[in-house]
Amino acid sequence: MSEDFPKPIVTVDVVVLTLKDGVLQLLLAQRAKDAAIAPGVWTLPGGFVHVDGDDSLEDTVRRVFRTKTGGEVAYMEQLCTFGNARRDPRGWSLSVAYLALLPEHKVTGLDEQRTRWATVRPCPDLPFDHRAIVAQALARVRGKAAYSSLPAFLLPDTFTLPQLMAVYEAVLDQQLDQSTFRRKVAEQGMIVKARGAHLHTGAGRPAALYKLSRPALQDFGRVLLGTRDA
Amino acid sequence: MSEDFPKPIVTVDVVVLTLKDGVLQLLLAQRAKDAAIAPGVWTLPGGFVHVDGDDSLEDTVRRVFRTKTGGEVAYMEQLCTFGNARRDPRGWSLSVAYLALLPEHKVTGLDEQRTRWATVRPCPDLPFDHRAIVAQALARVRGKAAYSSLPAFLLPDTFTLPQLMAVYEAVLDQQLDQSTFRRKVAEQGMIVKARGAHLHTGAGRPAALYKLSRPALQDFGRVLLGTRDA
DNA sequence: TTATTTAATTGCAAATAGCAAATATTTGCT
DNA sequence: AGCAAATATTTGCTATTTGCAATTAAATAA
Repeated sequence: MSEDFPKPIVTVDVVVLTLKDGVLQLLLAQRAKDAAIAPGVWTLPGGFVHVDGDDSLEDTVRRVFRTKTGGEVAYMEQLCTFGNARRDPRGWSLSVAYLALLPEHKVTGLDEQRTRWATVRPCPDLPFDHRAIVAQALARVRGKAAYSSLPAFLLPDTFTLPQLMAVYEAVLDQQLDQSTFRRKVAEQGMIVKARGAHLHTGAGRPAALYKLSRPALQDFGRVLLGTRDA
Repeated sequence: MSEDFPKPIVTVDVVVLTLKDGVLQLLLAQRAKDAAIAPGVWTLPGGFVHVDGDDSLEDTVRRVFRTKTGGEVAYMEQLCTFGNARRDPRGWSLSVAYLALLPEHKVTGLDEQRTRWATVRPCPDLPFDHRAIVAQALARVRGKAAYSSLPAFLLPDTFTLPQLMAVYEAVLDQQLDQSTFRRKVAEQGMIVKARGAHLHTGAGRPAALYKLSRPALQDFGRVLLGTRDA
């Protein structure tokens, strides 16, 4: 079997989400003015796999992210792969899409000229199949929010229960019931009290500080939260 | 930006599952005796993306599947993509893994010499990262079984409720409670009565025939089935 | 006819979820 | 200091859902 088959173009695209002003936002990057296609257009941050430099796809993602933002993500997972003959005018192209989460306070050193944040609901117009990728990312995040600790990766290492509930609500795009939320979060052993004082936010009783009981994603068998009808 | 980057090798690998003898089984294909690497070894069916012939990744999967088995799958979804510099001695390689389901009675025209079925629990030894791919496939199938109609794609178009419950049990590797199962399946409107006589299996009351209420995968918000402890 | 086998339904106790109200602990105002 | 307002946290109750076992239904086999 010959190894001289013509090969597809291989890239990664990253859906970077953060919580800004209480809503989910999406990182966009502006393509180079002299790019072969879509010059100057705002798209998902992405780039070619460098066979000679990147050890793995995750390496490519980290390099792309570092190049655009100078930082590291808090959480990353693979989303899906789009590959066909039509998505890129340069020829058969394949893109592996990743989802990355990042708490807002860790966003530093953004190149203000070449990157910007956009809301995900509604999602801005994006070229190629990037809207479909964002839709996949939202579906994934929403799905996992129902039975895992995923939304917590949009918060600082320590956080309060009202903050935690607010991220879940932002991600699920749905009101939750507080007493049920607390009950279930406690049942699952998702969080533990953090050392340090309670958080004074201004008025009202200060909230206790918590942190994740495990640093990695926790999957719970059952649905974490019920809806609130009223 | 030059398009003359060296590019990774791009392949697809397919985890084809069916229900044989009441348990989940996995299709293996034997590599060519004169293959550059791992000649004659049993692996997941797979192959290169043909830039000149395949319109999309799904096309590649269908072609690979047709080549090995002569048939079509009942259900197919993308699993995940493995890509790094180490998984293939020929160089940086990327494989998009797919999951495919097929009811046993639709398995026809297998090349007996070059393909065979193997149980998934335990999973046979497989080269490359194929065991990891199978593990992903099992996790996916099991996860989706809890809240979708996915296991039904391992059955004929019409089936009985005891048959349906048996596939769910085989996929989940867990006993279910029949009254809860029936209640929830009915609640979700997953199935409707099929035309035709009841199914006589020999002894006992004959079971009514049903079919999926929709031909595509149905996702339910809630967990479809509780465990049975006793 | 009657025992046996498998399918399908029913009834009920225990667990869980959703809702509303009460209680706790702070800040800001007078 | 004392009280209102704001936010956090807990508690109690009802309705729903779940898990389990028992019952009923419809066939075959002897």
